Amino acid sequence: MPKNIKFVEKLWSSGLRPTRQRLKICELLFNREKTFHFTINDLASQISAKLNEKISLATVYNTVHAFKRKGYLKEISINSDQSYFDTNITNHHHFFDEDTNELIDCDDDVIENVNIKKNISGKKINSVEVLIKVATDNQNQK
Amino acid sequence: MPKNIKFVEKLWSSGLRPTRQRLKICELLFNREKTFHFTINDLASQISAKLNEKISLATVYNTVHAFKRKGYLKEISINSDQSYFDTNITNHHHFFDEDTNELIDCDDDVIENVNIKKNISGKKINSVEVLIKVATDNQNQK
DNA sequence: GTGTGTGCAAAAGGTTTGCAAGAAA
DNA sequence: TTTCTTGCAAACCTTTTGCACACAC
Repeated sequence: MPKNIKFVEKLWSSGLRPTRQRLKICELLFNREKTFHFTINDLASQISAKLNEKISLATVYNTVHAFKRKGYLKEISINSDQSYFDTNITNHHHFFDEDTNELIDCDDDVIENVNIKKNISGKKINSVEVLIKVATDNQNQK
Repeated sequence: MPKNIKFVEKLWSSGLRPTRQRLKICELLFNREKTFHFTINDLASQISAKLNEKISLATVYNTVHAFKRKGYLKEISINSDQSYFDTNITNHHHFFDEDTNELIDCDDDVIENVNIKKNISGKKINSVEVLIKVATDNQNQK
């Protein structure tokens, strides 16, 4: 399985043992053309749907957090009852569709660079995230 | 108690009965010079600390959600285990101090208007929120 | 063999809900 | 008296934890 070799190396290089579960999750997350936005629940559903095996929820949580810590995933700031993750780890912003609870990447031509002209003294800026909440147009009440 | 009259009217005008609990929470939230950022927990703590009475947690949740629905409070998008609310309902952005888990309003001179040049077709933009995560400068690991 | 990872079930923590009692109109 | 609100406890849901077993090295 040649495609897995790159994942073995990826995990290996970051000090994570390439276990069966982690490799499966890698395939699901990183064998994609498009960015993948997901909640743990989404991911667990896809695991049971696409993979013919089950991975314990605790392991899914462990793996996602390990991947986040290693910088392979980004957690998105949304006020929601669950956490959203993104396989696109570059600096970018999001639309959030309030009708479907779906995250959508902003292309570069949507927002100009957000320029922070002042910072809080003694602090360092770790990230700047823009979230654009949208919903269908034909209902005027928010 | 003259200061309460404005809250009675405020509630009244939005179809909420001015109950003792709601008025107390109004005082706590809206009798301030500065914006107040809080979690439900913060609010409940302040209720038991500053008021000599207790209000049931369920009522605090009810009230905060009612106030949010009426537009008296704004919920801030942060990925956190709890929800953050803001008494400043104007369009504005935030710093989030990752050391203290504190929200801080951005003044107008921090960010220029964020210009959204493209939108998703058929959707209406409900809000644009910028979140700037900061932390102390002297620790280089995130 | 040693240390790390997995899986299960239980626990935790924030939030919501059902319902009976109470307060406002 | 009718309707809305409160308060409590239980339920709910996501996330975390403890621990025994299994796997990677």
